[in-house]
Amino acid sequence: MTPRTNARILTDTIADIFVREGFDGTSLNYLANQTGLGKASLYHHFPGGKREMAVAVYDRVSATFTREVLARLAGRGDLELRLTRMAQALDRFYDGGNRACLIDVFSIGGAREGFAEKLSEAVSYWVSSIARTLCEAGVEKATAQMRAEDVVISIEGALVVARATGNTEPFRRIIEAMPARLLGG
Amino acid sequence: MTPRTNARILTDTIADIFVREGFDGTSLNYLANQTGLGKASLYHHFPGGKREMAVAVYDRVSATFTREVLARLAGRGDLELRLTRMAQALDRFYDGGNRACLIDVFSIGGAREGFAEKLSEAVSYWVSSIARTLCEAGVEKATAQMRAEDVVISIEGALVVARATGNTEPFRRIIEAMPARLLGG
DNA sequence: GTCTATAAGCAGATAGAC
DNA sequence: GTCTATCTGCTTATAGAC
Repeated sequence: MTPRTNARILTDTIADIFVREGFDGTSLNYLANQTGLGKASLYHHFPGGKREMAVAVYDRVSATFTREVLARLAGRGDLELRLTRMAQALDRFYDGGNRACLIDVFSIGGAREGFAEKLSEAVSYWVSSIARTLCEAGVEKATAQMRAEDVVISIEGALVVARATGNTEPFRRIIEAMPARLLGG
Repeated sequence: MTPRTNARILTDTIADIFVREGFDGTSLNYLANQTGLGKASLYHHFPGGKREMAVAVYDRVSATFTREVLARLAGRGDLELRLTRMAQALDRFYDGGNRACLIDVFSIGGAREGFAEKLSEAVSYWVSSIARTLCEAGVEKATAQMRAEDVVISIEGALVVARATGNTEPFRRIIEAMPARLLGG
């Protein structure tokens, strides 16, 4: 039993490392040490090597984001409640500002090749998911797009600042202010 | 003549590479190819190797930022004019959104060790430089700090989004809106 | 100040036993 | 599915000639 569960735990462990160390900063030796597996065992799970591991990590993180964060936008309740729930989900997803975003990390160095399109689509999908929700609640299209863009930008920026300073307070402030900003406060 | 100038050109070339490839993604072979020097020649200029090159790059970029961007805040003219000049200087410094920020890049992977403190100070210095300027113009201290933080966050975020999507329009929008945001618009 | 040559070690990746 | 052992090439770094 639970073969898929073990695969998921393995991918999560690898994801943590890619997120902290970046693609180029992550070595197979380190992955082997941290997962408790030998390098050859990692290749059993990911025949394509480091690159395939990164793809598996990206796909898993991306799926989690859609399910845990973006799905809140389409939930029940009025607009403000759904935006607040998305904000709370973002706080959990990024571990209160302590976890980097793969969109940032994988857009640097050797990971770009092969991820460029996926990263671009991820940003667009995130922005347009928010914008669509605002539109459906009556916000004018261009305004909704701009607010959504601003909010995504502020999240990414707050994560950079948190990582550089070790201070997650600005991130939490951004999260808290997010619903009001999207509503045009 | 111009030994220092050549050293600066060399450091600028290396800086471009670190900014694009990250610390871990930058190899000495690549640096040698791009600078037109042999690896041994690079060690002549930077006996401490890759690490010393990164420090030289950071110090140079940091000095340029202080001189070209932050100095605009202390210039002549009323507050709005100085903020607009800072925004224009930021646009140039980040090449209209096409150039990554070292605060972002060096906070990932192997560069963190040895740069953590510098990066933290860089963010603090940037934020407090803006906040001080607002305070001197009569803005309440906590408000000034928050607005400055928000603006720095939005710049970092817009650079991430630009890098991930290849679209620099959000960055330019953030730059343009910056003076009004700081003035409380 | 630049070069060629080279060292020593680590990178990603594979073979084959169990 | 995991392991040990190994391969090849690239990594950082140095020695020493010019």
